[in-house]
Amino acid sequence: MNRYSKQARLLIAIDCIIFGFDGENLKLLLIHRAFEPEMGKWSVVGGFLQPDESPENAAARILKQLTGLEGVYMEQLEAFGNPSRDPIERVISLTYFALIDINKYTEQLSEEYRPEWFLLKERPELIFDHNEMVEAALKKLRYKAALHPVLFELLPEKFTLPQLQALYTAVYDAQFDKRNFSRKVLSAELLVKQTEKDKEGSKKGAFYYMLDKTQYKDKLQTFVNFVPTPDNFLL
Amino acid sequence: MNRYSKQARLLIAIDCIIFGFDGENLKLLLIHRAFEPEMGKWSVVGGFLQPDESPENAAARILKQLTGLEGVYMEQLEAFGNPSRDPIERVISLTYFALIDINKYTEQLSEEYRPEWFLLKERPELIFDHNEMVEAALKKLRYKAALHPVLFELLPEKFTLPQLQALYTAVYDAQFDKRNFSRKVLSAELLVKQTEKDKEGSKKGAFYYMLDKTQYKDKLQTFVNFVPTPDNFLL
DNA sequence: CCAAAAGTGTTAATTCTACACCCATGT
DNA sequence: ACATGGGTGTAGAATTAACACTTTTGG
Repeated sequence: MNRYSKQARLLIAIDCIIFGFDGENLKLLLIHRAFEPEMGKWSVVGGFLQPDESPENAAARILKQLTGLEGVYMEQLEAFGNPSRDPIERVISLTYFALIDINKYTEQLSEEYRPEWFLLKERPELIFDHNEMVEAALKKLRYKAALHPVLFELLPEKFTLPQLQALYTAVYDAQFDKRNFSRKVLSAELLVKQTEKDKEGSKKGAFYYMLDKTQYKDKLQTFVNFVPTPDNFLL
Repeated sequence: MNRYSKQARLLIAIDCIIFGFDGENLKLLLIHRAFEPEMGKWSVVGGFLQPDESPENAAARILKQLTGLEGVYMEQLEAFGNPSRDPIERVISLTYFALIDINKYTEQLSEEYRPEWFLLKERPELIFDHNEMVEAALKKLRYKAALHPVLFELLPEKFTLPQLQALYTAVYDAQFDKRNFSRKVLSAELLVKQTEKDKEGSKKGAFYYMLDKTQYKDKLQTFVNFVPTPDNFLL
């Protein structure tokens, strides 16, 4: 007995929704689709699952091909499997979202894909059901980040509290009280204050913080409370 | 242009982890696998995705075939795609979990599958990676139910507060204070008190409640707070 | 010296937890 | 009448939200 006869076999795509943060706004890394149909149109990064690789590895491979980055925070999102989602042939798409430090992304010369960062709010129309995928990714990111400390993945190793607050402001499109925010964040005991300051953003300068790596892995599983009344962010 | 040539096509399985509640314990509906390999061994309910059906429809179909039930609460879980998870041939499994009212499940005569309910805690070894699937489903159920009112799906239309509390006790394997529990649950304004009592459980009898359906759909998206310190339930 | 952003504390309101007694009824 | 499980209230603790002034320094 060698195969399950009589059953249909389908193509599996892996699609990655890649988020970044420019200090002010959430961004999305999009590519030009490299083959027909819809060649040249904007699309999320993706590729086909190879016969011998796990979906996680495939997602990591695809991300690395485009950005050169490894060890990136990724999370499985959802399977999109509407039979007519791809007009050429049925494809099941397994989606992932990735959070990357936008500064680590050194312009890839990918002639083939001509990737570009877009403001999330100003992203172009995407092919197929990729708009839905982005919506789902954003929703899940908000949900996840309201409960767990994952947004740090979007910042450089050293960052300031004002930067962090700007990030939360961008993700939730909401204002945070500076005093309450810093108190909550620091009370999680995840951050280590550095002695240097960032002088870019202001004359006075803001202290850098770094993640306490030992704590971080444990507390990834922990509920955080940086975002008040998460109710708002669930719809 | 008709197909994406050169790419491998794979089998897609849909597997459902079915939960029930017997008034005291969480249960799992398992079947005997009906074909080789591992024929006769215990397994989660599943089937292959057909060429023209969406994964959601496939999951509903498979659930209906086994239980006769429709309109059941289901949620997509995770894609399992380890290349060697099935020894015969590579299969990508899209998993769902389902919450059913165990009373609505009238013994199916499925000769083929010989399904049985198991106490979650006393479930047998399952084939392939189905043990992992069950773990993931339980984890997600706990996570979800700590934040959203989904556990009602495991109860009959009319239920009492003691029943509901027993359900939470079973799901989280933790004790709840009766007074605090009922106050929290009722403050969500999801339940409508009935005039009749359930006299099964006690001499005094406990009032029945029903979901306020109008509220329910809205509030499914709402954070609930029935479970204290959800931290414990995330690992 | 002044504009611009960083940093910090207090109070009132709300929510949460812990805890114990009375009630209704079937036997 | 009593055993069994159902139902209810309160007080202290903890958490959260709202709010404004001082500090630093580059220009």
